[in-house]
Amino acid sequence: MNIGTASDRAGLPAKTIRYYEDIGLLAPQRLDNGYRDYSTADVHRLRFLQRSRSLGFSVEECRQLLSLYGDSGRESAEVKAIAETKLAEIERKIVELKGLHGVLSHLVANCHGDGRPECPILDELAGETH
Amino acid sequence: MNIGTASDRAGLPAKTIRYYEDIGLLAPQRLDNGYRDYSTADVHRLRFLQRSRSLGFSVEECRQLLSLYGDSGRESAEVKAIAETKLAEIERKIVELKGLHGVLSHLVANCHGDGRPECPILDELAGETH
DNA sequence: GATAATCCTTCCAGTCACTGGAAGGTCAAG
DNA sequence: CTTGACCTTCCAGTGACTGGAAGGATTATC
Repeated sequence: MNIGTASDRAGLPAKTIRYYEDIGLLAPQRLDNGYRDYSTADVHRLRFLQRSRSLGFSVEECRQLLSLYGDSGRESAEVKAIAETKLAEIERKIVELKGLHGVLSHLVANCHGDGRPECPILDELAGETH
Repeated sequence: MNIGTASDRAGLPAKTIRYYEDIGLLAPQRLDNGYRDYSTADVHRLRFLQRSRSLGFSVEECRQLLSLYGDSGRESAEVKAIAETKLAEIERKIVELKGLHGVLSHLVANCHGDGRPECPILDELAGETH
């Protein structure tokens, strides 16, 4: 199947699929006319990539997961460890964002936001208060 | 003051400060020997940048905020609007991350993580279940 | 059969916000 | 007077794509 069809099936832009090939994540067959020819197994790999990327795994992590995916002798402990590390990162990011949210919402609440120049948001950013 | 001192005072790497100059965020004086010479006002601007960047504003947003910062005729409504937009983005990101967290923690909980190859995490990523 | 629209190819450049490193000039201490 | 820390510029790389140009292949329409 052509890249356009594979793109539709995998939910990834053709550009991204070619990029994944560039960096060695998959290598479809080629037809006589030079077109890439994706098998259903290729599409599975692409869907795998789409899902794991959207779950926040980096491309390098996806590469590891993908190699485990195709390895019937794999140990699930490896996969679980990668997922647990990623889970901890997500938790950390949520905490950070909540902190940002607290500071910013405080500032927004205290800014009258009218035509006057006084603005506690800028004061805070400048470090003039506290 | 030299860039090293400004770096310490602003809490930004010297590399980053030079980069900010490259993209036109500030332009310190130069000494006869070619060294950059930062005033305390420059350091204030740098601290402003450090704080607003760490609060999740993009460099372009920081540029806007910085121009309002130095503008005594500014209207705080502009600043408040930028901050509110950013606040909404942060909220959206938190929701997304919580969703990711839910999916991943479910998968981790269901993966026995021993030496056997069975692994619901990979099954999920492959789209084999559900 | 000609033509137009769509799809495919490769390659180069740009994004964002830095970061690393090389090559070389300047300055303060011992 | 040399060592080492600091400064300069410039070039290249990061991550994960994305945009676009130039050109070949295929498909649909007239």
